[in-house]
Amino acid sequence: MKNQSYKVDIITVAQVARVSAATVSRSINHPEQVNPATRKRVENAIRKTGYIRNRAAQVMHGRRSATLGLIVPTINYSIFAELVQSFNDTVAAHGFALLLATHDYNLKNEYHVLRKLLEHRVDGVALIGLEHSEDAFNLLESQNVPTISIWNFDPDSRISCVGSDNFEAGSVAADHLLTLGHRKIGYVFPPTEGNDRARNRIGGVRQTLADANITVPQSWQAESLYSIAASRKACLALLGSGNRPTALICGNDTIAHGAISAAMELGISIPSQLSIIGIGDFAGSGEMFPSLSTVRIPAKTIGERAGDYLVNSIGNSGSRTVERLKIAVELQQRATTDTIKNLKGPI
Amino acid sequence: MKNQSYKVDIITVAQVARVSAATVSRSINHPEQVNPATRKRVENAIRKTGYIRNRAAQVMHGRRSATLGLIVPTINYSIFAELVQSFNDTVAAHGFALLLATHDYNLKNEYHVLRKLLEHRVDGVALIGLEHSEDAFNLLESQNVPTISIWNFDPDSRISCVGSDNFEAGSVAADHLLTLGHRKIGYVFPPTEGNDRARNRIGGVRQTLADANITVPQSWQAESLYSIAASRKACLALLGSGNRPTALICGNDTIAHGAISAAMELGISIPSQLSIIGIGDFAGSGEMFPSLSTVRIPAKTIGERAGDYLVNSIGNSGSRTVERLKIAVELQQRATTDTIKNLKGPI
DNA sequence: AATAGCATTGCAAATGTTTTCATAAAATTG
DNA sequence: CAATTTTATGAAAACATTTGCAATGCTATT
Repeated sequence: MKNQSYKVDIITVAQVARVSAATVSRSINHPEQVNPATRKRVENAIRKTGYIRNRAAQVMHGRRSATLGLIVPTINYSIFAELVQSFNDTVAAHGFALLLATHDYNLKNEYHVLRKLLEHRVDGVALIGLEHSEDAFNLLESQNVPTISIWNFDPDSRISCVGSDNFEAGSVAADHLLTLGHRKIGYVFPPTEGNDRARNRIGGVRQTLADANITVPQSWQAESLYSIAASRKACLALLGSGNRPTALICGNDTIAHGAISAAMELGISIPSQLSIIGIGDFAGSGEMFPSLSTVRIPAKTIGERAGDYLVNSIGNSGSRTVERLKIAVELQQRATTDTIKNLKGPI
Repeated sequence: MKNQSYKVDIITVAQVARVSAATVSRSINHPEQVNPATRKRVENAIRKTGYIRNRAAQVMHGRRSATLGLIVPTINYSIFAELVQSFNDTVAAHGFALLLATHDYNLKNEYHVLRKLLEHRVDGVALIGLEHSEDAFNLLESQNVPTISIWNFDPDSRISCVGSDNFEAGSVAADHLLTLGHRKIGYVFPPTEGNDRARNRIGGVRQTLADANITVPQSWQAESLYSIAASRKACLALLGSGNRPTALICGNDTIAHGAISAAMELGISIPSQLSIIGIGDFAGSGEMFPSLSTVRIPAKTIGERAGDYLVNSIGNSGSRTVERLKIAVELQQRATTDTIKNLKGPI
C-alpha cells in the first residue's frame, strides 16, 4: 500500500487521483468545496502514496505553523513537568504541537532559544515567570507574536500572564500557622536572587507575621536550595539547637520534605512537636507519610488557562492587549500541621 | 534599532545592505564565500532590520528543519522528565529544537502525533519504549526518517534502541535481597498489560527467585499502579496479615515509597523488620528518609546517548542500520535494605 | 600586455503548498 | 428550452529561501 518512492508531494497525489494539485489541497483543507466522489478519489490517492503534507510549505503561504513555543527553565522538576503536561494537553486539543526549549535558569540563554523558536515561526510563545531580558521583551514586541507568561501573577506585568500570586501563597501559609495558634515560627527559603517567586513568597510570610506582631529571630531563618538534601542539612541546624520554633514555613514542598526528614532524624515528632507547611503541593505531597500540609499552586489549572489564552489570542490576531489572570492558591491542610493546643513533648 | 514594519525578509535585508538576496543567504549559511566587508554590511543590515530567518523556507529547499520529534507517554512523571531534559540538552547543543508530543499511554494516539511531527518534517524521531503500533512502524519506515527508541534495551528490537534491560533490573533487585540472606520475599508490580518494562522486570524477579528455589506465595504478590497511594493500600494488605515477608521488591521507586509509607503506618521498622528495594532511582529517592535502596536506571545517560545517536544518524544520512546500545543498571544499596542477620522484632 | 585563474556577486530556477481568478459543467428558474 | 445561478475544477501567482550557473572584476603568471 505505502509508497517508498522518494518524494511524495501534493502533485504526486494529484496525478494518482487524476485531478489538479489545487483539488488535492482543497480536499484536505476545505473538503466541503469538493465533490464527494472526487474527494474519495483523492483520499484513496493519499493513502496509496503515503502522502504527508508539508507544514513548511503551508507556513510559507502565511498559514499558521500550528506550533507553539514553550520555554521553561528546566523540565526536570516535578512542578514544571506538571505544568508542561497540562499546557501541552490543552493546546494539542486545538491541533498545536509544542516546540520545547529550556534555558536552565539563564536569561541570556533564554533570549537565544527564543530566537530559535521564532525562526521556526511558532504561532505563539509561552514563557515561565515574569523576569526576562530586555532583549527578549523587545524581540517579542517587534515580532508581534502572541505571548503569555505562565506561573506568576502580577497586576503590573509587562506581558500577559496566567498564574498565582506568590505573595499571597506565603501569606496563606503564615496565616494558617497563626490560626492554629503558633507564635514561634521559623522559615526556610531559597536564595531570592533571580527568583522572583521565592522573593514574593517570603515577602508574604514576613508581612503577615509582622502584622501579627511576631518577630522571627535570625536563627529561625534558614536558606536552602530546592533539594531535599540541602534542606535537611539546613533544618538539622535550625531545629537542632535547644530553642526551636513550634512551626516551620518552607519555600516549597521539596524544602518541606527535607525539613520532615531532619525532624524525623532528630526524633521530633510531626505534628505533635513541630508543624511544617510547604508551598506548591507537588505530586506525591499528599500521599507521602506524613502527608504534607501545603499551599497549593494549581499547576494543572494554570497550564490549562495559559494554553486556552494563547490559542485564543492566536485566533483573534487583531488585538494584542495585555491580559492578566490570577489563579487562586488553596490551603491544603493535611497531617503535618496541627493546633498549638495539641503540642506535646520536651519543648 | 529594531524595525517593526510587517515583513522583514531576506530581500528587505538585501536592500538595506545594497546586495542581492543571494549574498545575504550566503552570508548566513556560507560566510566564507563572501567578502568580509560585504559580510559586515549584511550583518549590520540584519541587526538594523531585526531579521529572523525563516526555517520553513529553508526546509522547502531540502534543508534540515533542525527539529527533532520526541514522543513520550507523559512527561508528568519524574523519570521521563529527567530523560526529556537530558535528551533535550544533548540535541540542543547540536542546534536541534525539540518538537514534543505525548500520547498518554495510548498507542493509537501515538500514531497520530507521529504523523503530526512528520508533517513538520522533523529530522529525526525519538520514541519511548519498544512497543508501538504496526502503523507507526510502517510510517517510520516509509518516511525513512532516523528513529530511536529510548528507555528499553532489547537485542531483537525492530528499531534502534538505547536503554536498560528491565529483565536485568528485576534480576539485580532480587539478587540483592538473596545476597542479604532473605528467603521470604514478596513483590509489588503494576499491571503488565501494555507495559513491557514492568513485564520484563517482573520476569527477571521471578526467574532469579526460581533459580534460588524460592517460591513466592500468592498473598505476597500484589498489584499496584504507579502511585504512592495505590501502593500504600496494596502494601497495607500485603503486610498487614500475621505472616509477612522479610523483604519486598517494588516495581519502581514510587511503589517503594508507598510500601515504606504502609510499613511506617503499621509500625514495621525499616530495614530492621522489613527490607524494601525499588527500581528506577528517581530524583529524591536517595534523599528521602529512610533513603531508598534501588536499582538505578540511569535516565540521564540514556537520554544523552539517545540524543547522540540520533544526531549522528542524521549526519550520515546514508546508512539506516539498526543499532542497539545497552546501558547497565546499577544497584544502589541504601538504608532500606539490610542483611537478614540484623532482623529484629516480633516476626 | 595578454591570458588564465580566482574571488565575489547577481540572476533565476526550484522547492510544496494555498488561493484567487477564470472557466466549464451542472442545476435551477421562469 | 433559454437564461441564470451554482458547483466543481484547473491554471498560475505568491510565499521566502537556496543554489547552480554565469558574469564581473581582479590578481598573478608568462
